[in-house]
Amino acid sequence: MIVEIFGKVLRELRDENHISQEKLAEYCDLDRTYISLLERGLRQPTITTIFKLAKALNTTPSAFILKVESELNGKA
Amino acid sequence: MIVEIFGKVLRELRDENHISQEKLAEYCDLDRTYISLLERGLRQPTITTIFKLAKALNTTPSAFILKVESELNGKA
DNA sequence: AATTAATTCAGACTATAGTCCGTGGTGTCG
DNA sequence: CGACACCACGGACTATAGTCTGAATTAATT
Repeated sequence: MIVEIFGKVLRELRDENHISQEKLAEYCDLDRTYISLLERGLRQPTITTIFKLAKALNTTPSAFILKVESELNGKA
Repeated sequence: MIVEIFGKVLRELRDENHISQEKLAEYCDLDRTYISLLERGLRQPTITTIFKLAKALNTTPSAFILKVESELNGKA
């Protein structure tokens, strides 16, 4: 569940920043296919990956996680 | 760096809750030795592990992460 | 319709998250 | 001292995070 919600939030944030998976991967120093896996909820990130993603998406890790939390509690 | 700070915050939160590593492991359904590894900065948790730990420590994942963020920025 | 950008998917791989067994060390208390 | 609670630490293991290459798919764009 958490992993699917995380993927959804990730995609939303990426869309807001108007960048492709490939660009995001480049900014985070992650693999392009891995971003795809994350967005589809097929992988769960570690804490350092969360920090990398947040930075590249112009937000903070805690704000990022808060969105996931909120959606999990139906308070989207 | 992130992983060491995370471990430090984890230990602080556990101390505040006055529970042993073993009890925390039990509450989170994680291994006792793994809690030890986390606190010593030898493992980095995935997002679901962060959520489990936060719940067991009577806090929220975002609040947990915010503490890590703050310490990273020297705003401890 | 053809080209191009963006994403998905497959497979094989390396690195590491997380488990499970035990042992040894330290402090506390009866 | 002996018993007990707590933690560090080792080693070997299984599950999965994250990489890499390439091909198939979809979506805009012209």
